[in-house]
Amino acid sequence: MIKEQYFPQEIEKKWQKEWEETKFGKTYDDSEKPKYYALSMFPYPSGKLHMGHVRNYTITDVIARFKKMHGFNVLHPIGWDSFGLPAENAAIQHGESPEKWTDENISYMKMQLKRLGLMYDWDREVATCKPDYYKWTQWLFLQLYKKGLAYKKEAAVNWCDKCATVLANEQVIDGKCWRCDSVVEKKYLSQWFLKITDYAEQLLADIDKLEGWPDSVKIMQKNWIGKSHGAILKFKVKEIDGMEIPVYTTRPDTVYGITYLVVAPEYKDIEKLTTPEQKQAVEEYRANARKMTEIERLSTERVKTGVPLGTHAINPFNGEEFPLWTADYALVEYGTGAVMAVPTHDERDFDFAKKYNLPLKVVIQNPENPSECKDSAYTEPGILVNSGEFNGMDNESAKKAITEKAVKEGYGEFKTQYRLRDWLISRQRYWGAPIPIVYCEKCGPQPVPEDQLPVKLPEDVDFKVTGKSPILTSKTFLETTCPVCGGKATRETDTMDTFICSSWYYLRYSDAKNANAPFSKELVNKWLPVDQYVGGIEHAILHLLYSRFFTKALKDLGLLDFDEPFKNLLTQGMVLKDGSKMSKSKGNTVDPDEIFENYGADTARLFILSDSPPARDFDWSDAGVEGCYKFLNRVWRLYASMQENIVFDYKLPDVSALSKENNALLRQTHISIKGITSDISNEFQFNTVISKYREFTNAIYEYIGKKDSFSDEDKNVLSFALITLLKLMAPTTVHMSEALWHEIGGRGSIHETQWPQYDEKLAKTADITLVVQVNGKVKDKIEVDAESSKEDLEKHALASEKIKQFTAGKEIVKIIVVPGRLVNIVVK
RNA sequence: GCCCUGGUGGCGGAAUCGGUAGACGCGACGGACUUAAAAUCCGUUCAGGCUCACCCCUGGUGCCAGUUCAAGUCUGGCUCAGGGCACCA
Repeated sequence: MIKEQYFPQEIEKKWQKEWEETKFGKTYDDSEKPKYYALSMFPYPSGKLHMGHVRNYTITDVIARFKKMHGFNVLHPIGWDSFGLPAENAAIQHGESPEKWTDENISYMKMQLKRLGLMYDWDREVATCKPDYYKWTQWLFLQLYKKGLAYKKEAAVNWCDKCATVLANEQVIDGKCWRCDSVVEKKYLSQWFLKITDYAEQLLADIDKLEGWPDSVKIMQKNWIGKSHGAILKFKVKEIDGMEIPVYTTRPDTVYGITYLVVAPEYKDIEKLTTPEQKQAVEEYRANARKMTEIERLSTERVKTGVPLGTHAINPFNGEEFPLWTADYALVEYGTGAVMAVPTHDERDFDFAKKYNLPLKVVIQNPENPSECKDSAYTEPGILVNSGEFNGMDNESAKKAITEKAVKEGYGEFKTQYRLRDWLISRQRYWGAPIPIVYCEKCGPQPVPEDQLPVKLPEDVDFKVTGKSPILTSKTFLETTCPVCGGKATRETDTMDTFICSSWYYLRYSDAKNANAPFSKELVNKWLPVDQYVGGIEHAILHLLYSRFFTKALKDLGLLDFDEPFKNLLTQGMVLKDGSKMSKSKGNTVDPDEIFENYGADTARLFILSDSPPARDFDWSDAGVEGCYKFLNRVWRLYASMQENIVFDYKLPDVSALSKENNALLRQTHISIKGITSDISNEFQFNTVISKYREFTNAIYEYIGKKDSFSDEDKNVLSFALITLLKLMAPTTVHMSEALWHEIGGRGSIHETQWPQYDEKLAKTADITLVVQVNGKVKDKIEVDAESSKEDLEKHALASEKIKQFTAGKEIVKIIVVPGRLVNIVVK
């Protein structure tokens, strides 16, 4: 007997226990069914789930279950991105080890995930901070190292003093640390890098292959890679024999307009290029630039400063001489660190020239509207003037012609440039995967032999040290022996950026228990690429670009056979409350535990999917939760009150023989299957799916309301509707559907049944409302048979009394008939 | 400054290929049931007008034009909001 009242906690506990004991989410590699890999971005174990997690994992879970009911062998794993700074901070504050803190968080959050009813294959769970995982992170690093894709160099790095570590460019936001918000400084250190720039072209070109990705993410990645076409041009220095300054430009067509040349303050030859008279001023300027933090440099924005070096360069095209300057608007990391300045056709150069009274020379003109470039630079296309042999040429052709001349005469070349820079992965922190390198006095840096992996984190460390990595306080970690000569050696003490750990975890799930390799080639090729990846937009650049890079690099290493990891990507919106992002500091968070406690997981799942499409932001409302809870109660009562009328093995008579009500309910059932199936298939529009659950439920209630008693025919049609509704809701309200399924006589799990099929002919109503317009305005609505022909529709329309009023005495110019929808009569 | 996304009732949001704008829900209001409350059920709910005969008329999807028998949907221009990038030569 179905209880009269819905007790979510009771049924959820029961079924969660059942699923746990039977390992319901377990996936087998040897299934005959086609594979489907559904993946959520794995969480950082910060302590407790927040609503963003709930949203993310519910979306993926519904997709996974939907696919399972469609006969796929679904892989739906979860794990923990468990290295990172908060664990270390907790160690400093509470004296707990980062490992203990992390483990406690994982076990709590794991309990919450189970409470949410998520169908995971827990046998494939991974945690990046465990030696059996980071062993392979280290191993992969070594493969990249051997391929020349990991290297060390002295570099000006972004330094966060509070975190006492280096940050990648991607982790500096508005000149501040992405994690702790403190101001980032420049510091020179020897650091490990991954050569992501080797893959710039591939990463860019393959974006076009990503048909299942949102355009916004693709464009962000394109901009980040930042490809441009141009030329390298070399300028001789008048005062110094044999000295040349190469510049990168996208505007070789403007070379005749150069009036000065700028090098970055950090330019390598800057001291040589400075005359004794200018030495002091240049030194001061450079010292100042060095001191300046990123944020100060940004805050000076468009006010450009610089000092002349005293020397001059010669334009090889026309022999003109112009002065050399240094200015911090030239960036040492981009291009060659030197810029040819054409103030008439570049806004930055224009501002600078105006400030320092440098000459202007127009070389590109719009023939219809020639400009003197007195007030602003002209950066649009035009015709070349004052440009010697190139006069009269359009500037696009001139780019090519001028570069060709430079190539021929030996002072230039074509050049493609990228903004993307190599990935700085060194972190002076404890809680990360140690970089598996040792330094021998005799043999230099050496990779740790693979049979000695993992290089484990030491436990004898003092977390309270400041200004250096806690790892340096270990007495056991540092000293080791050289794998080549057996002599004394010291270990690398930097750990890897956690983004490395998360750049390959989705591969590990395919073979999570493998003790001999990060994954077997066979299994990784079987399961990957991920069919549907779901996560927050905040990872649009960092994580997704790094993962793409890893996949491509590992393919080149022969470890796998595909070159893109994520076939389809869904970037879910944020969870807001009262219009702003949920955050502890704002005090507008909602604790998932409270929702589970008060309403149950099914209500939480239903609500988090209900109000907005997944890609948009979701505004949390307590009233909305209440509404979903009421709806589930309503559904429960429906089954409780109809239990005795449900025929589990129902048989449907032919439609033509059905009563009007039964005909309508049967059709409504097919309409619901069709609508819900297509809403999920098309961009996962769960908000409309849930509307359709409600519409279907309302229709069933309406049907029941008309009946005093139920005939056999009624019971069969009603049973078809009720069993179908239960299945359609199963991926969303996983516990309630399972519980009711068993109450009405279902065998096995409802989650292993087949998704309902609809009959196209029956997935529409028997009658339609025909809209009749006159001159495009609705004038009448008529109920007609859905199968009516065009001619019949036209007849119906013209026969309408209302329509006659509007057409009387007027000439009918034409009649447009849209079958199944409307008739529009055009009159004059 | 550049790039992306979006603008529909009091609110969240629906609306295949251009074809009834406002599905579904929240909130609000009115009613039924009840000694009462909760729960539940029924009804109303874009704006303005008309008669309040609850029938009908007019306007309406950020703004201004255009294409079309027909525009929330297509085209051009503008505007506002959110996000991303930001001296990349």
